[in-house]
Amino acid sequence: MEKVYDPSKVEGKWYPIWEEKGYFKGKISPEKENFSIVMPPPNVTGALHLGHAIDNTIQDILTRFKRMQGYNTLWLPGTDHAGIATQARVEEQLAKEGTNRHELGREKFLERVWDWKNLYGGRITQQLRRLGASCDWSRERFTMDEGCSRAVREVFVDLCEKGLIYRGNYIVNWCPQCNTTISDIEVEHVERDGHIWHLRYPLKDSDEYLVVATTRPETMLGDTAVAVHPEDERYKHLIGKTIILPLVGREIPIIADEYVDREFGTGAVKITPAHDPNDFEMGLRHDLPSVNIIDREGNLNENAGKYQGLERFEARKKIVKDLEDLGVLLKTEDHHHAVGECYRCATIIEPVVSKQWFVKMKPLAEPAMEVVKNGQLEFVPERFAKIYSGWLESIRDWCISRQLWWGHRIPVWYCEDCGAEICAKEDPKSCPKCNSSKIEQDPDVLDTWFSSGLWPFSTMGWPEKTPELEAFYPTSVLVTGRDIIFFWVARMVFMGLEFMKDVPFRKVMIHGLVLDAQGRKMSKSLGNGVDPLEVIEKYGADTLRFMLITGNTPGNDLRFHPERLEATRNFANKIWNASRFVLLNLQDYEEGPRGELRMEDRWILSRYEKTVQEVTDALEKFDLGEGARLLYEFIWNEFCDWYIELAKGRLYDKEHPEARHTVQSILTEVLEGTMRLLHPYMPFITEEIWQNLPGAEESIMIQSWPQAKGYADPEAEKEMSLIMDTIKAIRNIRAEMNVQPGRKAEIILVASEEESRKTLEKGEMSIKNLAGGSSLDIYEKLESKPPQAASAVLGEVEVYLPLRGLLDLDKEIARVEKEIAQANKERARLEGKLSNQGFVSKAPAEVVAKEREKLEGVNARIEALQIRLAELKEI
RNA sequence: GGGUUUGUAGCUCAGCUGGUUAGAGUACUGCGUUGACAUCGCAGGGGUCGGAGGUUCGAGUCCUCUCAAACCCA
Repeated sequence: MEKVYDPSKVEGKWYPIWEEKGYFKGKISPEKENFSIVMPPPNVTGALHLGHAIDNTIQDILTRFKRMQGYNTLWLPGTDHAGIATQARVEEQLAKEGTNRHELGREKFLERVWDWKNLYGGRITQQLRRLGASCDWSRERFTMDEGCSRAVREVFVDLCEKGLIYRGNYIVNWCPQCNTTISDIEVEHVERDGHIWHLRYPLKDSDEYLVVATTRPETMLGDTAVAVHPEDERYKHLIGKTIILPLVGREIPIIADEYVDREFGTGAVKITPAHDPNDFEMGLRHDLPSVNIIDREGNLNENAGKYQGLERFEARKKIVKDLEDLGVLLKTEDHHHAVGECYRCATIIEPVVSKQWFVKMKPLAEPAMEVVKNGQLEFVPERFAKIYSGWLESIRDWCISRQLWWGHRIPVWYCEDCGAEICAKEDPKSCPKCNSSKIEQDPDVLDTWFSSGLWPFSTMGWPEKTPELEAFYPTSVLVTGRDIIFFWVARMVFMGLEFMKDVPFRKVMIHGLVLDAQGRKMSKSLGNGVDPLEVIEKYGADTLRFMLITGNTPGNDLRFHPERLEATRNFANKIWNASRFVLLNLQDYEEGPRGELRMEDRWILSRYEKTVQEVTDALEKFDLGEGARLLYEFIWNEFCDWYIELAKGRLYDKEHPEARHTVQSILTEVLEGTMRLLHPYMPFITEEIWQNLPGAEESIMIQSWPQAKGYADPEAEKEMSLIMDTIKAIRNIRAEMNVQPGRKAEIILVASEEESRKTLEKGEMSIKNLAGGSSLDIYEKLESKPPQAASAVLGEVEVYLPLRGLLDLDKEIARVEKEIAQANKERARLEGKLSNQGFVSKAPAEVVAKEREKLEGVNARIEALQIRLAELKEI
């Protein structure tokens, strides 16, 4: 084994073996319990980023854990066709070739997209392999594959028949850049600096006028009313009157509506039903006409009169200028407000009225809220349930049609002759109503999330009744980032409830985002992204995984600090070297019954068992960071720092081969078990070490999860803590007195209690070895204190190090005084507590007894220290 | 405007249902290289837990208010 662990030599080796051997395959066997996860499908266009890395690491840990626990495990991977993103990629490509999709035509264009998908779509799945993801690639799916497409068709038609899908004129979010509608949640609200313009609208047949305030003056061309609050005294008398719209000359009414915010601007707002969602609603309430003035490219259309053809923001400038010239513009104020942008291209979205397909949300949202209330669906951490429910409570209908070509085409045909709308599972050849063959399919495709919403069951073969669905639906847990609770989680839940009559997953584990070191989101525009593959190259996948899992609390965001990678890599190296030590000492080892166990053996077994239990508990609770922390501490602070050091004495003792054998056996068992516990977190290094262990067969990933074996040993733990404290005290003295590390020293221990004396006697070897002792003497009482000795007091145990010429008396006096001062503080604290009647009478007896015991200890310590101090001063 | 989260050592973070002298990593200081590891070992300094008030025998841990930051929704 190499002295320094090199992940690049190990990680590439194991993954193909695991995959070839079929360890990832989800097997169905009725006698075992099932555990399943469906992977949130990354976009086919995507490259692995840290968000994927953390998400899939969590899933992999859970999957590997459950697999080792003996479950039938299925982790089902796949990719998402990502309508807008993928289409945009191919369009970019076409643009470079000097053409575009319209020139190419729909069919040819789709061929190009499929070509592109086949060429690049596998990239991210290869990258997931680098991460170590143990998902079942034999069941890999794609949202546009045949099965998923069939599920989409089935669901659409079914919802149509139930009246839950309808087509209607409605205000939608239009992205002039992507040239499609986007749903409400795909709009990002970004704070921007803008202005409020105050415009003077003259009243008809009057000298009066009304001042309206607006952030979008250009939309005045489409105004069909001005609204005020019905209770607003300033304007009450104007309600019902008519205004003449400047520039346009249109006569529009002044209406009253509760929605108007009296505080905002002047309290009078212009109403443009065609280009503002709130105005649209108001238009419906008041039966206002809707005048569309902006076209699909974001330019003003024929309804804009002389402004036709101008880009919307150019038009704004021009119109403001003209209004100013007309004296209509009274005032311009600076204003900071949130503007809706397209989540994909950051273009300011344009609300427009158009005919789109919608899913009626009310009837679907209610059961989706219910399952959280009644506990069928649980969020981890719980608080995310609120966010989920809150969103569903105020949900609007979901616009599902997209003006794209890449995606699931809406399965609706229109008959040219009789005007029938045909919604069908199979493509119709002719109109079922009038038999006309002049039918044409709706050109639009469905929102990508429509198909993702079916993912938990479409990937398992629905609408067929498959053994997969039988065994693995509902899935055990969904692991995803908190940014797509609305986009995806909620939609899977209502789709699952509607079509499978059960939740798609029992639990939803939400994790935070990976931020950069300054706490900013990683983004292309900031250029602060970190490529997980580069990290893997440099530090190894195990290190990346472990680092992403530790250092934060479930659900919270994680800042990415490169230094933490180094710390984790050092941990991997520590594991490697501890294993190397064990393996180097196992050359002559043969399995067989152990000899007598010493207290350190019993201690490490006890600590190991505790770790097994705690790590298991943590994983069951989805507290992966806690489990990782426990393993880190056990491996480094207990196994390496103490047990291995304690083991060396017997290991190198040629005189007693049976003692050596016992230690070998303990080292093997603990290392082996610890590697199993660590395997879900660090699959590669643990496999490599496992394969070097005696008796290793197959792979660590199919071994059983460690169980408690009755190693718990409180007595050994108590005894060892005295031994360790004694060693630490001696080391402390040596360091303070500047004793050369190589120099052995005599050690004298005094323990008045027999129990302690016995423990110290048992630990004699350990103390000598680890504290640099040349000799060790243990007394019940010392008649005369050793001269020129440095000392320490631990409870009733006193430690003396006769240092002869090395003792610096002043230093030693100062040291003892410092200890006395500390002990006095502690005594004061304890006395205060115990003299408090409230505490003594109300606190549990155990707690009080414990404090009493502590006080006694401190008192004894102070007494011993004071005697010691007096002695020192006499010298 | 509503909501969520965060504020603990120089930095990054743990601290579960209130009860050890508040922990770790990193950084820092001193010492150390004969056989697991200098990506290491040993020892050490450093915080009273954003602020104020309250509940309690007892609060970093519960409640109220307050300040600051981040995010989500409107």
